[in-house]
Amino acid sequence: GKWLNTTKQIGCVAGIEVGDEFHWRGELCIVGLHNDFQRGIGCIPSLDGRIWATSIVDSGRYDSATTNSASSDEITYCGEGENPVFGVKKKKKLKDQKLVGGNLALMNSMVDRKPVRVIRRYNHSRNANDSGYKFIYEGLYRVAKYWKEIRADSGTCVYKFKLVRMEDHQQYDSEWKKKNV
Amino acid sequence: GKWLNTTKQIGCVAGIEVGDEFHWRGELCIVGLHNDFQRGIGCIPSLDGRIWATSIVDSGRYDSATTNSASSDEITYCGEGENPVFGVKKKKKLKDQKLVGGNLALMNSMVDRKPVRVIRRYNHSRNANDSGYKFIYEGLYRVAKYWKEIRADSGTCVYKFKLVRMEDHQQYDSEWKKKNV
DNA sequence: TAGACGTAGA
DNA sequence: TCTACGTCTA
Repeated sequence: GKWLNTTKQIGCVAGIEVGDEFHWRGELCIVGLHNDFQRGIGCIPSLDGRIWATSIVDSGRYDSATTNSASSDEITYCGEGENPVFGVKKKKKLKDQKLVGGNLALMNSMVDRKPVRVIRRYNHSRNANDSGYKFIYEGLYRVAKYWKEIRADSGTCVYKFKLVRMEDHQQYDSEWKKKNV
Repeated sequence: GKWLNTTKQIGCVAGIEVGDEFHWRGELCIVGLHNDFQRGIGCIPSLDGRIWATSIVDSGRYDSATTNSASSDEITYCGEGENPVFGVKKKKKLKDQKLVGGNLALMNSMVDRKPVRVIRRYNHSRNANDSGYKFIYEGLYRVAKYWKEIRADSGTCVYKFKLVRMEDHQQYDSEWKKKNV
């Protein structure tokens, strides 16, 4: 039955470098970058029953303002649930996003200043003959802030999370792990 | 993007023996048993624009009478589309199945006496601690007949296909390939 | 049991 | 573009 062994951990993953490329979401699970096969926000429970985010995958399927941005130093990531892009396109009745699950986890990671791994999907649009895509590990980020937005098209609330790359993330991660083993 | 290389061929697959086990649908694609990642009926076009079936996967998600049968010598396989089991459970408005796509392919394979590979999913229900499952390659079959049924629960038509194991399938396949290379 | 930023083929 | 006997986590 279950053929995929997933791992949950906060911070750097041994053997994985910033810029490493993957071609299938399952690979992200196998190497330990992102524990969820399909969901955008990976989570891990804390000892006191709260929840933190381990990683996000920005596949561009939700409305993340920076999905097609050239720079990855700052990411504006849309919360999960009630997918506004598909929902509006398919004329579904959307509800407000809630601060639960992955969205709550990202907020907690901000409050507790936990690092979050960021993986972005890039489309090979530069080469017209290549309709494929790849996932690239962008490194460790901090959740700098979050806010609610009302979308003009759906009239519903979505959460947005601003993530900022940690320039010193390798060093930070090493020290963080020493403290938290 | 596309990470899975699928193969389409009728008949035996080199290196694969009856009874071989697999634990994930993608494996069936990779080894060449079943070209479709998700669909139950694998197809291949003929030179004159018709379509044949290469293989079926009986995962027990449709209503195949023999899904939980002990013997695999005869299979009664439910046609694809308008899934009656899920549809009725979710109270969806179902339509009649149509003789297109994989259903048409299975009919053509019957008319032209083409062999069809059969893969069945088995649940590990004997061991209460193991909630997993596996796919087992059952060998080559012939489509012996097909018919339409009206389901009592949905009131809609489904196609049923009776497949019978070819006892001489290894020999048959060898001879068939000589003729058809 | 339902839902999820999945994948591939028709 | 849409559907499909998927597959995992919550």
